[in-house]
Amino acid sequence: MQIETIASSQPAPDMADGKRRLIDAALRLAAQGSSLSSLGLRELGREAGLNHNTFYRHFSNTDELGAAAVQEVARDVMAAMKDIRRNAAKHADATVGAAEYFFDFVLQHPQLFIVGLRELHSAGTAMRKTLQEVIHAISVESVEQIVSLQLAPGLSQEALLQVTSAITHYLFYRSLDCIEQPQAREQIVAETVHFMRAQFLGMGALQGH
Amino acid sequence: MQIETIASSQPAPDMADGKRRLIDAALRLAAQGSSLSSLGLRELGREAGLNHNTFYRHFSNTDELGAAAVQEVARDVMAAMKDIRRNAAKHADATVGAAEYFFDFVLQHPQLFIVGLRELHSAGTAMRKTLQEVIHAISVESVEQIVSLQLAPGLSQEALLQVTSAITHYLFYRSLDCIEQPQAREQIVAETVHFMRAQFLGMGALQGH
DNA sequence: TGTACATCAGTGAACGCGCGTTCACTGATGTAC
DNA sequence: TGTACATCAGTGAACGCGCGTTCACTGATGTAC
Repeated sequence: MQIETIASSQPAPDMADGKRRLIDAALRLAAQGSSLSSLGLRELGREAGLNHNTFYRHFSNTDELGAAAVQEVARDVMAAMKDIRRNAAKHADATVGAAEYFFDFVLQHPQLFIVGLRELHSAGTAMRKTLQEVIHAISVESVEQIVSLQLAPGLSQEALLQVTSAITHYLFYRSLDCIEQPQAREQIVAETVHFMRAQFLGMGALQGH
Repeated sequence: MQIETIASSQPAPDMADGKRRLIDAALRLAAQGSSLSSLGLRELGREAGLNHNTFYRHFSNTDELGAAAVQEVARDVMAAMKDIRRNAAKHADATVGAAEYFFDFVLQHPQLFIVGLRELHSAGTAMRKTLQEVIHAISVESVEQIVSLQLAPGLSQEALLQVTSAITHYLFYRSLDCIEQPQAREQIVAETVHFMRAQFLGMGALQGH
């Protein structure tokens, strides 16, 4: 199934060990319970296996750690989508390839999506803004690839951006379904492919008039 | 613009005053900051203008209050969607009508969507389950209406349910955009109408083969 | 090569504060007879 | 109609605990000369 290995989350090694462990702890705690913005500093220290004051060596408050954690989610997801697009393009049907590789990655890195989706839908936060920019960037890069490979010759770039935005959002919210019911993966992939095709066909038909 | 007034959130009056005020306080606090699951009981008492112990007269813990608050969101949104569908059907173009009435309601009751969307995307919580059921129920009711009014004669009920599910999700996530940038309302309505038409046309084309 | 000093991640004790929870109380409303 | 009692929402004091934050300390690594 997998043509090439997909982005592993190996972060820059130029980061202090304690900082790494605190960010990992934040993602773990946020994935299994409360939101990034309500993490406690002693709770983080415990989860990271560090004295609670080590926190202050790397961050001045929990919001700062939350921002760092979201940045990491953003970076990892962007990198993964790049790989997914590259692999999907080699597939006989790019829509099927994209769906398959995407949900593979989701099941390998559920934390990113559990945390990312909640923060993406937390109105009025800096984290939401960061993740909205991620979705926009992914949509734009998708348009660029579709244009350069001439996969949808009938559509303008504006129409394509609406299509890829809708698809990117669809992929992301379906990621939670896939994580919560991995046995429904095939069904979800099929519906996703259906959705993508309907979007391309429907936009083509609309633009035809 | 508005044909009939849309569901106001007048809850059952058979509820103790303090309970009402606590639920309202919970929705207000959740809308302007942290999630329903991380509300403090003294914070709630303060916001509701009550002694902090009054809380225990109505709930045994904050999770119970959170559940009650989400139930109210669910009830209000379901009722509103019913009105929106009814009004949209009278409109010359039902897709335009649905989009217009929907975003009208969103801007009148932003709290419901700010709270609802965050909880809908909090993986693994009872609140998410409740709100997923709401979205499913809305999608099913939409299919029933479309079938009874014969608005999409070319589509099977299965295909229609995929279309209405995708549209319902689309409406909900766009609601946050509309709340955060009300000046972009027209643009959002236009894109939403575009999305809905593309879905119907695209699914029709897919089913044609 | 060796010595002295600076930097920095991590530690542990101590603080004051707000939290959830308990308890005994009040005052209003409803009900029995 | 009046009296006695039960129910229930709301109050205020008190508790012990975990929290965020501060401070002084340790030990390792890097750098100057």
